[in-house]
Amino acid sequence: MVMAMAAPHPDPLAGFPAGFLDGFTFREVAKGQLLATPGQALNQVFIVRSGRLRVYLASDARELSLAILEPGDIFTTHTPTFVRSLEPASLWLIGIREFGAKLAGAPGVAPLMMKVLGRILDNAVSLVEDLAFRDVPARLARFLVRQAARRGEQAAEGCLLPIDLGTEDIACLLGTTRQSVSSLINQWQREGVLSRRGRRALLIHDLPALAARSLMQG
Amino acid sequence: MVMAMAAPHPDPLAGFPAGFLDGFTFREVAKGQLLATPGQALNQVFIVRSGRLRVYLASDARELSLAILEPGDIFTTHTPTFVRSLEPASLWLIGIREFGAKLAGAPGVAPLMMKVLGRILDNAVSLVEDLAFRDVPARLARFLVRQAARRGEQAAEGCLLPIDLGTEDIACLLGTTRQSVSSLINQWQREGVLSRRGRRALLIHDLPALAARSLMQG
DNA sequence: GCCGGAGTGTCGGCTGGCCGACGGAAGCGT
DNA sequence: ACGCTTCCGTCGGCCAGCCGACACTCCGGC
Repeated sequence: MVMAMAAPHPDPLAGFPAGFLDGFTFREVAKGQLLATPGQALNQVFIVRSGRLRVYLASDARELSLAILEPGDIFTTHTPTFVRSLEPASLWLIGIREFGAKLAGAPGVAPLMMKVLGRILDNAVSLVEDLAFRDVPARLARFLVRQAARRGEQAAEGCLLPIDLGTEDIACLLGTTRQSVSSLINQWQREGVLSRRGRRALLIHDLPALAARSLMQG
Repeated sequence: MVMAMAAPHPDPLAGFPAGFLDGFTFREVAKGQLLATPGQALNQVFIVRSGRLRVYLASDARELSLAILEPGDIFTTHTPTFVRSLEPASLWLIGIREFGAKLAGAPGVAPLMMKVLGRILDNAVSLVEDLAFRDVPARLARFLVRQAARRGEQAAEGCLLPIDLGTEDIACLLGTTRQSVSSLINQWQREGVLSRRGRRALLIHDLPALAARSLMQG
């Protein structure tokens, strides 16, 4: 679900006309820095140059990630969400008003914007669907299946799949808890569906089984 | 949440330059007609001229309304949602590709698009927030408070608020069940927070109490 | 008036999954 | 090597809220 956010191109600026960034201000941020909060007055649009940013909601007790922005992604501070850097990052900023003007001046960018916003919207809708219709096992299974489709490498015994997030972070993406994720992974491990490969990777043996699980009660 | 979707302008076409609709095809639909389903090949953008359309997700067992489109709203069939007319309606259609071209040709519309998409996104985010962070009483309370702000009439003993939806429909908007909504309303009635006024209206006596309830565990 | 259907109120049982707690394992600085 | 911190696995208790069931009320048709 959320991973669909990743920029499809290795070059973050593919699609932008030359000189489009004139007038943007460049900014570098350290790891873990808060870039936007709900209800802030400042309305800006930004384009990610490097690093990953987490877009999330928070209540007193819990947090829920909506998306992870990667290089090339466009977003705005004018949303009721928090945005925080997961790692050192750099980005281009501009006022939302000026951005509108630039957009008018560079017609080719408008469809690109629509694509990006559409993708983010799809993402949010997908999250709603998950939260409303699917139980935790189905959500986790779907997450793994999508990860496998995006980042998995076909290996001899199955699909090798790097996981660069901790248990807690995954739980946060899926709107559940660390404990639930942990026990599910280990249950599936016992059932032979998958197994760990070191600290930061999984080996999926039975992708179809996962896919089936992800479709249940959906 | 969902009600924030209503078009702000009485004139559905405010903001569109003259002649922008050239190239759109006009279409009228009867009540209850299905306009879009998930996964359909046809990618179109449409602008609502008259009538209300419901945007919703569905699983085998349940449905969940995402938004209600009103005249002036723009949407696309290229989403994993169903779109169905609540009443006789009319709209302008165009292929998504051609829409992109028109957008490039009419620079003033791009910011408008961004606004509309942004509003829909806010809406979806708001729903996610509800589902993830708030319990059913808080969701219902928030719904009533927002309804009161939008449609309520100040009366002697409180705020008189027409409800043109059945219990089932409200449950559907909030992602819960008929029974839960029913018992909550009656509990609050016993507590003197509100009371029924005929079949299709509520009289809110203690709006602040509801507002407080809507903020709990949020 | 009588009947049937749709919408509503209420109850009890059942369960997914959150929460707190705690022990073990892996990384990391010194 | 050593502690220290952070992350991971597991268990049991607990509760919100879904589900099925059923009675009641309202309303329109005939």
